[in-house]
Amino acid sequence: MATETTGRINDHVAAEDIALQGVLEALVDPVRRSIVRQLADAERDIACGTFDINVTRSTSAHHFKVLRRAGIIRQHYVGTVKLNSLRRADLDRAYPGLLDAVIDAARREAAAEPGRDASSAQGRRSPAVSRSSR
Amino acid sequence: MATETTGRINDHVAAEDIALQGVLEALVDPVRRSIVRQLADAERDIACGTFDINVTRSTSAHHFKVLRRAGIIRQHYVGTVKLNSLRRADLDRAYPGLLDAVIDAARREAAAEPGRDASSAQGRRSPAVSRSSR
DNA sequence: CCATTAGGTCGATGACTGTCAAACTTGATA
DNA sequence: TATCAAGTTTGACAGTCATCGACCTAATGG
Repeated sequence: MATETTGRINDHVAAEDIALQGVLEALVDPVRRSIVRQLADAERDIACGTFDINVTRSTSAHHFKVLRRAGIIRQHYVGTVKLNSLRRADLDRAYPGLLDAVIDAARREAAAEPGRDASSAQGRRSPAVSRSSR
Repeated sequence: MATETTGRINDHVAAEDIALQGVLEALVDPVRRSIVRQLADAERDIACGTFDINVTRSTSAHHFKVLRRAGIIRQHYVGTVKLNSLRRADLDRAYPGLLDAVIDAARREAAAEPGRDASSAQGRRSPAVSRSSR
């Protein structure tokens, strides 16, 4: 068989359990907001490894877990590749206009900032850049 | 003279300098989100001391400072009283739909949670509740 | 002038979180 | 089977932040 979903389940939250606090906490991080924007612009499932974010794989895994547990993305495996999609309908029903507003804002943010990668947009947050040596 | 604004200036941010990161960071805190909601529901300037939030005056001052520096509220003194208002127009122009979406979500959040004060809504964040004795 | 009222500032503190490296798991492939 | 590729998990670390108490400032009113 070719593109069949394998096992390895994820703890997806039910649509009615999506909490505002969790959604905002997820979207406040620039890296995660960039992931959401790229997902919204693609309108096709994207593998975790092909996002334009400047962090290590372990940090990436952390961000995707936060987004999934907040109810913002849905994930499923195809072979060793994990594909991501936005839970647009669920979010629009729970918090109408919120996702669109943030995505629109993030788009303009990304367009205005010519920073070559997504995570460098807007400075603030993500203090790890200050880790000089070591 | 009666209701005239006194000195004591505040560092209000220019409308074009309102940053998405700052706005989201401000709105991610339940106490601040409650302040914004109460302000949106009142449609009249409210004094800092008359908000329904369960924190000390110093913590309250901190939250109002964050909101002001994010560009979400405008403040001005009248005597010793500091009045607050939402910067609706500025925010709507900078990030259309964002404030409304968050306020709507916060309203339903507050309506669903019968918690007698605002800061107890939604659990998460605000870990200070765990400070038992001392 | 003194008390009161409204609020701000200043550390200190505890909790959370974003980051990384290292070691591990799982499916595909040579 | 051995290897590789894609992600995950764990532990450590450093930075940020909400919170408080204590003290200070400014305007008002007796």
